[in-house]
Amino acid sequence: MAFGIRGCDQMNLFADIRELVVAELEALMASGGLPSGLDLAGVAVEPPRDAGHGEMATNAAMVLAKPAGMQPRAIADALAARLMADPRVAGADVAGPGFLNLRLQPSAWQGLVRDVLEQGEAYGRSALGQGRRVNVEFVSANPTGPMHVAHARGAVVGDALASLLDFAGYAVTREYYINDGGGQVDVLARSAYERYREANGLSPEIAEGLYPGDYLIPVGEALKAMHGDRLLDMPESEWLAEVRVFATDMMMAMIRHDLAALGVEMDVYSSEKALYGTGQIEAALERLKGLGLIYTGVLEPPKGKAPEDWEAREQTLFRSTAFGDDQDRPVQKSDGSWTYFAPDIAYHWNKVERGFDELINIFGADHSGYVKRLKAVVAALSENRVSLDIKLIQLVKLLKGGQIVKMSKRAGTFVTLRDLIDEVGPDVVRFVMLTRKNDVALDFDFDKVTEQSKDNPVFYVQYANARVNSILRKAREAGLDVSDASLSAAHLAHLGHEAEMGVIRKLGEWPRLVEIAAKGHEPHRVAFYLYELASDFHGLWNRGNEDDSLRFLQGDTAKSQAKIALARAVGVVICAGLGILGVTPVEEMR
RNA sequence: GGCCCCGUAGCUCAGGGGAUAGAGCGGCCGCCUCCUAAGCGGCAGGUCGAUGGUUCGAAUCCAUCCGGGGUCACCA
Repeated sequence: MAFGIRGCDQMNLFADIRELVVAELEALMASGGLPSGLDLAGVAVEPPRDAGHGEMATNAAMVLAKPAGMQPRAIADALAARLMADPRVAGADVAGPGFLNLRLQPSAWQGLVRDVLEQGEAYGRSALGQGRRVNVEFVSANPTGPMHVAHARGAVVGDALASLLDFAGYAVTREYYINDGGGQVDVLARSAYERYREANGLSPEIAEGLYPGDYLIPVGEALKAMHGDRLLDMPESEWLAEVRVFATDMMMAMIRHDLAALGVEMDVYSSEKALYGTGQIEAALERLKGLGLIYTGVLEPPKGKAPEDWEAREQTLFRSTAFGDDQDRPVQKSDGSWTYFAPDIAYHWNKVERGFDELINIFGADHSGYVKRLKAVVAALSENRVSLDIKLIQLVKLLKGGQIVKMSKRAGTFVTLRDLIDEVGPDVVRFVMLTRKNDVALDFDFDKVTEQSKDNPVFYVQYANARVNSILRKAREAGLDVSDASLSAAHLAHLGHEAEMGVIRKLGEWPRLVEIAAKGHEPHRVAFYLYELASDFHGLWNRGNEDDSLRFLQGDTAKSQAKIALARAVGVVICAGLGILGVTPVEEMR
């Protein structure tokens, strides 16, 4: 994979060496060593899978062999000779089918440690995004109840993705779309009204279809505090609108509180309801109509098993079949009112109009059927200027005592996000939710994550950071100056053992990892990287048990400072990575 | 039936054109007079669901099929 876009002052050793390789290839083209005009986009400089293959590898010779009409070996040899002239390069060997394996001078790697200390947690930041404006819409849970575990995963993934993109140089907006315009908020209002009756000493009638959860009791009480018994004798038509607003506001306050407990802070809350009556829906549809994508028609009966009460209706439809959808989609119900899709069209038009370059939506997997029509809308309305990526979050299976915890909102037995946070803490919730790709179902085993055992990757990474801090603490007690300024001035040539170099190389991969994860919208890669870095560090730590020269605290001050500099650099990157994931770095674990 | 996701070690999962496919758990064998053993090292364990195709090169891309899950009219 190639990484063409580079920041100007960001430190990224892999990118630097790739630039060197490209420059030398261009020089070869200019001097006739290679045919001119070759496309170098496919040239990559990557960490080899096997450390025995050197420290960096480039596929240049293999990629260019065919277009250049040359043997890979000939290209690799010519390139190797030129690369060796660079002071950073210590070795360049042709291997395998044409890989050019590079070794760098130890000083290049040692310098990387200094860079990490000088840049601190900014190390790994990228200019990849070039300030492009990205809107990440996530959570968007209906304002009808508290957040539960299924929402939590979307919240964590969205928030971490937003942080990741920020780290990679995008201008990010976190946004929540409040579905407060549909029938479900009427149901909420009726449910709250029953709790209001209850608060006034009457027995509530929670009919089938209403929300039975206890969380509405305080809403009923608050309604009583505000209205006394004034609403009791009114017909629904008179109290519904008012109770609806009141209850949705309280639900949103609760959701914001839940999000805050998880460490999620939105920049923008957009309201579905606020789109009605403003002409925005009509304007967006008019624009689509101008593109020939809106028409009046009758849908075919659904394929497969047809619902018994299906009947043909004439509706206003969006021609999503023109974008690969299997059916055109209604924007208006047969009674003329809008479907949920209509305000969503307006909402996405609104996002386009606000000037975002990229849109990302985090949806539950049950919305998979919604993806094509929404992408179609954004493509059409923005004339393909704005991209829309929809990440579907698969289910979270909660396990407790080896049993699956069944959740039913209707039965009121769902596990809330708050329950989860109270039991295991926000850090564990966040990290565990990020240890899986978004499109794979996730088992959240209560027992394992509360055990704080090594089954739990959160503690493994935290422990590495705690060990770093332990070293710093001991060093300070011994009277050493371990400020970053002092450590970055350390004589880093004392670092050189293979176990140490392995850790440094892993640190060198961080900027590259950030860019890969950001490009793919894959925050889970950060979690896995941190685990690997922690693993390398734990390994180095234990080498100190058998080989005194690999301990971080040495009898010699200069040596100690060099070793501590490495440990501190590990801590810096762990903290930066955990920062992206929204997990608190723990300084001490006992 | 259409669409989406998944299928990699006994289990849970990374890797998603590149070299001998990795980790954790579980199993077996080792490592604390010494910076935190919540840790580390080693061994055993694989037709990367199947078959074709593209490619110098496929676990990775394409096609078809087989399993598993999700979803599918005026709900949101």
